[in-house]
Amino acid sequence: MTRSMMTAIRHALTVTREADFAAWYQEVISEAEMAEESGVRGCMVIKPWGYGIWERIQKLMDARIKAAGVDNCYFPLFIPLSYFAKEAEHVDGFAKEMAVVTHHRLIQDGKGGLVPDPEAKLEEPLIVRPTSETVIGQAMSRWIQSWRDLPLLTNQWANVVRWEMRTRMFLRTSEFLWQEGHTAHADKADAMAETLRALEMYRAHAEDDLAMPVIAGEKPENERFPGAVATYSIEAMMQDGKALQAGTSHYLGTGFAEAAGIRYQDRDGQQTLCHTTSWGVSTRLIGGVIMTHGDDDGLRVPPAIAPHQIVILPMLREDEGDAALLAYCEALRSELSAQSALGEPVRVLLDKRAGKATQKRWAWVKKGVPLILEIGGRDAAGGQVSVVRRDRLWNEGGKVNFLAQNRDEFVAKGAAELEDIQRALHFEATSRRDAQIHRGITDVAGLESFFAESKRYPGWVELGWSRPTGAALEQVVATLKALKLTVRNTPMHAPAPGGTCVFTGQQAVETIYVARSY
RNA sequence: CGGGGAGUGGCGCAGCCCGGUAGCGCGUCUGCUUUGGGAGCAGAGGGUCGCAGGUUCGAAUCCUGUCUCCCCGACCA
Repeated sequence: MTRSMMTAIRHALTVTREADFAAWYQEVISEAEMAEESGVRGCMVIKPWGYGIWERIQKLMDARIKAAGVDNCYFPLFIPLSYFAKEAEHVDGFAKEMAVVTHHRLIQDGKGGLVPDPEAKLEEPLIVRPTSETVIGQAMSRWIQSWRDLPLLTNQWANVVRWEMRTRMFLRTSEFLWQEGHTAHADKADAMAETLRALEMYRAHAEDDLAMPVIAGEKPENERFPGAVATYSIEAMMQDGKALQAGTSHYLGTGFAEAAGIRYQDRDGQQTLCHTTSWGVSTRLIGGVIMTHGDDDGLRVPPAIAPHQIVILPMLREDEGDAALLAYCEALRSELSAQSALGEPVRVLLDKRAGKATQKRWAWVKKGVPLILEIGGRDAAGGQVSVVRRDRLWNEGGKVNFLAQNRDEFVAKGAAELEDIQRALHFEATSRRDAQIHRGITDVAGLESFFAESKRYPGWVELGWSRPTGAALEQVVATLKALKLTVRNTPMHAPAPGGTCVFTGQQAVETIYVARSY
């Protein structure tokens, strides 16, 4: 019964998540008009709907950053090679994926083209920032002299470039947009507190703003940021069961401070190295939102980050009735905009572009607007609105689930409905994730057989391990790699698991999540 | 960076093997009909066949190079 109803539905996309998750992901981005190819390897054009979501993420994240007392700055795109070369592990981590500027002028090549002018070679090459620890460290070394200057809390919103071998829209692009927080502290305790504050900020943003459940925890040693003493992440589970690292926060110790000379005179008059941190989230979050909330009809945007939360579609008929209908819709838009949802004015678009309302409707469905209102002449005359919730698009009969409601009643409860959608998306994603976390595997053979089974979307495995380091960890990483698995993180505040380590047989001291990942 | 696949109107594709005026579906535009839900009929517009060389009387088609995208791998905050 259910099956026949399901197959009767004509979805807005041509590829389902079940049929081909990677193709589905790309179709969502294309059909929701979020981004497109640019012609430059690994770089994308972010279109208004995709960028609008990013602007929402920026706005909400920026408020959280500022609330923590962190000030925004801007540092240069170009970093002198010599700055970058100072921190050895950092160099090892990034050298292979660097864009380098070597010339400052072009000349005619005599064949109608242009080439870099050999006469205009830069004395010192500039790298295009892959991250800004080094250049911000240089500034910090100038800005910090005394213990009174600490902590120094900065952030910048910027683009960065990493020459990735393999790219995927939003998830891994050669150029991406992000924020990078950089802080300097008097001691380790203060720096660690900041590192964990940022982690908690990211967890709250993901859960509350993106409705994307995450597990916050510490990365294993082999997954640390190049040059970091400790790296923490938030990890989200996508609908195909893979893990997505959705944000990171690093305690950098004194290594970067040493490289850049970030020192302060302490209360005893001694020159002392600062302890620094860095933390970031990027446009990758948008990929996470797609793979967390998207369905076979396109994206579903959580109301908190939806550029438009409600779209009103007048069923224009190009006759004398249109004026009255538009007036009705405009009044509706105005009243809804005066409401407040999720702590902000409700964002309402009256889409009165020419075109059939039904076609425009499917465009908004694919974009994932939380509430779509289609208003016809009869609604206007009867004081009604026809509303469909994007998260409940289909009714049991396989039809679009429009619900006629009294206009004034809808105005009164529209904001609450948006908040309910935000909750519903979070609940749905959390339930799905929890159902796909598997426990009870006690040895490597069990792990192998679990992932060897032809499960389409195996999800994550929660294990206890002995937190091996060095060569022992390398052994574990190799074992996991053979299964295409990685250790995601050790969740914060998790009790000691008890039992023995799946890999070493020693006492298990930590809980970890093991998964395939993006 | 290695292996595989692909690039032809806005989108999806055929044509290529076997060189001879660039086609189809959807969408777009116009008109008529229809009108509470992804409309019908008729007509029209729209393409440097990724790019650059080469072979040829003639290249979407054959050859060489190159760029970009997708999948797998390696790599990867």
